[in-house]
Amino acid sequence: MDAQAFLFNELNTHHVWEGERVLKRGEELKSARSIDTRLYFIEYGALRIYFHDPEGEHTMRLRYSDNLIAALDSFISEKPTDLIIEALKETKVKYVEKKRYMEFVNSSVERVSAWTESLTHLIFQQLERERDILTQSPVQRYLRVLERSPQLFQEIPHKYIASYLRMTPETLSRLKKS
Amino acid sequence: MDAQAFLFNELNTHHVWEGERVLKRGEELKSARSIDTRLYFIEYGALRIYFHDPEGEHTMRLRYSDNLIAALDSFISEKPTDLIIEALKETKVKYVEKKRYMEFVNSSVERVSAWTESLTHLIFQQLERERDILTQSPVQRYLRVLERSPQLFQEIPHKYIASYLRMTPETLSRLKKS
DNA sequence: TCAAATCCTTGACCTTTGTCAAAAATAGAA
DNA sequence: TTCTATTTTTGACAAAGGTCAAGGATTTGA
Repeated sequence: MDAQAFLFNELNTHHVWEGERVLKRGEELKSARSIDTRLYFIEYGALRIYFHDPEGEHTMRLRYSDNLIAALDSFISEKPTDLIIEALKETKVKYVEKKRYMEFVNSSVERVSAWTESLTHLIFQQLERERDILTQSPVQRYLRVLERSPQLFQEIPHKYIASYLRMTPETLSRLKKS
Repeated sequence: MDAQAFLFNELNTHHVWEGERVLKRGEELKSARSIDTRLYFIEYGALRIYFHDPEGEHTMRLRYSDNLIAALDSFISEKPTDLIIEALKETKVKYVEKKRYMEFVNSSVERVSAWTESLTHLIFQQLERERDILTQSPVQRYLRVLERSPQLFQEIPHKYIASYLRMTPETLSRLKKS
């Protein structure tokens, strides 16, 4: 069992979750300029994290059932940030506040080291993500993510995947043909 | 004093560093397909971390004097990776192996929590980096990094900065005029 | 189940950025 | 300092991907 599974298991067996919420398609779990220091678990549905800039929208994360998600920048800094978390279909999450979560983690050395390992794993994933978007040709970006996360293409409307891959939906559509 | 400064201070006062090395311009500190689990401190000079793919080279990090650097993916996984660390001018580093470093960190609760905080900070920086390269127009990518790290443009040849900003040196040169 | 909304695809066109080549400027080494 | 290698700039051109618009397909929710 890896560190993340261990922590998740602990969160459940010790009833650490503080509440839950059901969102309709298009509803925002976190809006721009808000603080959100919750850690979420997606029971069903799908979410994306994105931000707006002068050029348009940029999708940073796409997550579906049985995964953890957080507005990481706000979770870390505990300040308002412009990331938006939006439901892409009807979605149910349960959540725990950072404060409670950290107290829970710090109450045992096994949990502390599992948390450290999770952070390390997250950094590793971020490096993969950096490579994904550094890759210059749209085809290669598409193929990298298709290989690593084929299920994504089952779960998420492709226009969001296109944004995640920094290309237009038209370009993605043309790639899929070939 | 922040977590990173605290750890750095501890590393020095407790003489944790295991060795040092001077590299000539163009020399590789880490080559492709090698393992490197060292943590480096740059005493003087400048380094870049990059990788090669079918499309060419992609620069992931640029670092100069008084900063820490590591081949993060190899440091974390302890496996061979294709990241290359190369000196951009004569550079002196001192280093400590992960094993010794982790023993050192784990020998005090203050250090463990400083290390956790450093990892968190690193994730935060990675999110900034993700936004830097998601930004679609070359001008905006240039301006974001120029504002956040103006010193970079003093320290590092611009062709590497161009690669870091995922554009050609020609494009960067044209941006600087306007 | 059906209507409406959303999403995906396709084509024509245009803009932006990359490529290549050469000259100018700068930095490095002897 | 001077010579050489490297980097930066500039221009002409090519090509990749974006934009816009419309039609078809799929999904959603009443």
